[in-house]
Amino acid sequence: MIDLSQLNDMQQRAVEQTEGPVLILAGAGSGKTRALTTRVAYLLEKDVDPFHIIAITFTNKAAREMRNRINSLNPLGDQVWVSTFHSACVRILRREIHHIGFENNFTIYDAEDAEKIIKDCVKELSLNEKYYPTKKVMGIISSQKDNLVSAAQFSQDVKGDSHMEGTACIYRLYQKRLTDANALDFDDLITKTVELFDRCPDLLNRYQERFRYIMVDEYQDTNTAQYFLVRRLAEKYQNLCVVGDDDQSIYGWRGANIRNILDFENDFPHAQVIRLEQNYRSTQTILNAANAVIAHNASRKGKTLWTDNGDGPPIQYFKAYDEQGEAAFIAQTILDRVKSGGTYAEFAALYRINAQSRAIEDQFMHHNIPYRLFGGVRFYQRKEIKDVLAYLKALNNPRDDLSYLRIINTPKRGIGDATIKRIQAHAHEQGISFSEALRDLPSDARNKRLHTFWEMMEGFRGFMPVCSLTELTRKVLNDTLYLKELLLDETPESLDRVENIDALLSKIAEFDAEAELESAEGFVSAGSELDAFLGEVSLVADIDNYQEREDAVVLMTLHSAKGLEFPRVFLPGMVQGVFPSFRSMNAPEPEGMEEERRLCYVGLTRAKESLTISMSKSRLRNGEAESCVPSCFIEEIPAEYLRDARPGRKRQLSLRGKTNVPERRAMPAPKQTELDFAVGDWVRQIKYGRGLVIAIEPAGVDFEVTVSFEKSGLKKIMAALSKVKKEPKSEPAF
DNA sequence: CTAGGATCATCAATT
DNA sequence: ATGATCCTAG
Repeated sequence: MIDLSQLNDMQQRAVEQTEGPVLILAGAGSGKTRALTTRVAYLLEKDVDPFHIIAITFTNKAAREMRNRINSLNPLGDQVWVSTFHSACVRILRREIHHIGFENNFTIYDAEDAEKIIKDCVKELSLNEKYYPTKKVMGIISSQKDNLVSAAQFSQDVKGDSHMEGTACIYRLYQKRLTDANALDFDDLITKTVELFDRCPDLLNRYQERFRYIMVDEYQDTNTAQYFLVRRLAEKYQNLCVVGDDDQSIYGWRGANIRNILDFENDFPHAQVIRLEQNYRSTQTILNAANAVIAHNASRKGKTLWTDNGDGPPIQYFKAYDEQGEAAFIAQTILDRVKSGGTYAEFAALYRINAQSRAIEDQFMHHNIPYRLFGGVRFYQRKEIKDVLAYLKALNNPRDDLSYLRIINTPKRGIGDATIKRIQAHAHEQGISFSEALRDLPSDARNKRLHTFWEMMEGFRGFMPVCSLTELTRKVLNDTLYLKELLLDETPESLDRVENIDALLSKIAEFDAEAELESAEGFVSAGSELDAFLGEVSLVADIDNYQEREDAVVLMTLHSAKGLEFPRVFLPGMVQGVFPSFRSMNAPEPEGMEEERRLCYVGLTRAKESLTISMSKSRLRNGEAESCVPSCFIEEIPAEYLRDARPGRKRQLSLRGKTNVPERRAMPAPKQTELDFAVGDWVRQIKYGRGLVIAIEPAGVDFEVTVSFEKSGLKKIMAALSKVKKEPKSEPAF
């Protein structure tokens, strides 16, 4: 029997209101996951078949957590679908997509893959890449898909605007390329599922019957396509429970439509609205600050978080001279705390952009502070991993031209651009795929290498039904000589790559083991496993790999931190231009700034006990020092909750006056202790070219040098960071 | 024709 | 720092 007495009144209502549409407005830290998991357990207890319940979360990590918690309440929870929108759609499409003209072994293209195809399309249409930059075009196409606007519809919509008509042509061709390759991009995973239900009413009916109870977490971050999908599925039984917080909507740039949550009561007129405003996470001081900041936003439903956790300490505010100083302060604070019995894992530094991690990482390394970095180049984005996966993708879906193009000369086997163009032309003429074109080649001498490649791939394919995925991957790595090439090249990068491939192999082995456990025969062939494996790895997010058990400081972006909490939080880089970003500051509409403010709200509310915000008066932008002013969000926090932080004792000794400027060179000497040039020397820098050194000034671990460049004039840049090198010949070559 | 080196642009957040 | 593109040698 489930014990509801542990829940507050509002949480209890959320659990017990199982029928009809429900909107739960759940503030940060208000125990919504607890309410949701209890709600599922409650449904199960009321004899609702687990088969009829689906819960949709934002990340795989959240899904895993929710599943675990449900399972611990009721073992039947195992059979409830708990997954992200994307995984749920993949699961449905793997079964059903043949109804709308795709094959069920479709490939999923990530953003990088999609961009390559767009680029090709622009070229093929003889459009100027200057006017159609890949990223922009990709963004437009993606947002059309998010809004369920098809290529044909888009062409209609933009009639008369010749530039947009060009974009529409790219969209149409891009979509054709995907269809030909039997591939879907991330957006398609949603839109094709919607299309499937539109075109096959009986199928829709089947899934409506199946999912009689639907729950959607982080509803404020759903886009229009996801909204339609949910609406469709819930149409019949109306048992839709959405949970969200309009103040935490931070994915507008990705197509999330904040109206979905703001308009829920209009879309479902009989919806029950439940507010969770009691916060169990943070101190009252932190909540007061967060409430004050978010109150500056105009478009919100409005709510005020409160807690009975007590006031707690004030929010620390540290002003540093530069990013190194800011990072040094963070490092010192952590060391002090750990010395007096704390752990590293209590801490997280959450920043606006990934580039901000650099300074912090540097300091952490110097101080031997263990940390775990999220973001940057993700595991499944690395070149070597994508190479190996491209082999598997090509084997799984022979129509996947992009993967074939990636591997045909990787590792180098003497097949160059010209040859590839020849095959592509042939494929084009015949209207066949790249691999079919390879098969059709006449077997004369000049095609020898191509034949060898084709036969090797066929060999792998023959092996697939009788080997495990691990064995297949090993065979690919060996027979292609991919591993051998890496091992021969003994650079640190190659070593890294080998390690990553090892890690991939262990993941595959894990996957094998799980599949074997689930199957009756105890053996699962690579052929039958590939679909599931490739689908899964295409959808892993960085945050999905976060292990709380590890004793390390967490470094991640504010976006990744959504849904997480930490006892002690740092928010570094609170300066105008970084947070909020210049882009949203300069935009004419207020939406961008409001979203930045919500992001700030998310950041503040991650902290349980202590919160430290900081800024630096100077920071590097592309190697140039730039002076900074405090973020406007700092001024929005009432001064009574803030306290200027004192730097660590060590540095305090050297402080002049009462400023918080830390000693510039607080840390043990790094590699760059001196420069190999002096004032008056000629130097070279990769971006600016040749220049004459005017002045040199120590700055943290580096030197700030003033150089008069031949082309671009006077610049102040950091010597080591921007790789300023001495120019061997001191006379300009006139 | 291909491989490898030099040079140039880019860089917000992510399923 | 990374990828794309251009150039040159073999």
